[in-house]
Amino acid sequence: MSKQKNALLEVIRNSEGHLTAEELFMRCREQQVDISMATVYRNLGILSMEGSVKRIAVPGEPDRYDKTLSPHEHVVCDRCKRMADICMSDMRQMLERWVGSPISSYDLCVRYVCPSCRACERT
Amino acid sequence: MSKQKNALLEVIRNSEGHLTAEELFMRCREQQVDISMATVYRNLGILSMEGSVKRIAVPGEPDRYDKTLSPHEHVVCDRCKRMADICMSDMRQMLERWVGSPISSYDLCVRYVCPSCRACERT
DNA sequence: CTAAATGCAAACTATTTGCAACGAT
DNA sequence: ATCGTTGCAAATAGTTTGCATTTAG
Repeated sequence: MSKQKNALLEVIRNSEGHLTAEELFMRCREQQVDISMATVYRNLGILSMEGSVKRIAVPGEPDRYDKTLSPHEHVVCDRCKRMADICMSDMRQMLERWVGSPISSYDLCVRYVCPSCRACERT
Repeated sequence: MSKQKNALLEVIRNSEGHLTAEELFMRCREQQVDISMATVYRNLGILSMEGSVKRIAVPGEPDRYDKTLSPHEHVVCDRCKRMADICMSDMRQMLERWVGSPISSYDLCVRYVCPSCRACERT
């Protein structure tokens, strides 16, 4: 495993999760790791194919990369765009029951206004 | 309402739903409607903002546009990429209960192998 | 010495936008 | 004559890829 690929994985593992390729790139640089965007994307592709990290698609926004591999869902704040985890334990089961056949995966992204933005908003 | 915008809306309404901008463009052309991609996108933006059609985001694929305005979810086949509707009546309620605050929207996209592709697949 | 991994720049996909020309009132 | 709408082409955002070069075993 190359220095760059390893650095990337470590940055993801030591992060709060949910970082974009761009953010990961910058964090690697901050840690004096010599890396280019091409390598970031290339390795993110490999890492998520291997199953070492999880790619999260957010409609209308760049993909994010998550250290948490266990099945879980996400909420994104309409205002600050911050993402948080939620865990709806039996979502998959429920979807399969509804669809009526085995499912291979699902993306669920819930949009709301997070508590802290809601607090600021009250005028 | 311009000829182009109206044609676009009609094509969507007369379709099975779930068409991409590109597909809509081609269907308009087939009907001898003089239209450009810029106008397709421009009007799709307007129509979905007005609430006349619904924009569906599919991770890793172009957006699709739906004539069905009532809340519902989608399944996409891993093989043939065809999209179908499912209706999980109390999904929104359930999500709000889970998140613990009002939600503004959600995107749910379930991936599976559709019955007809499953049939072909058995060797 | 060889194979794997990198950086750069160009390509690509989906979509948006500036602007001049067009068309309907 | 005016204002909304168009088509074109260029711009944008995010991501991927070809290729020559570098790196590690």
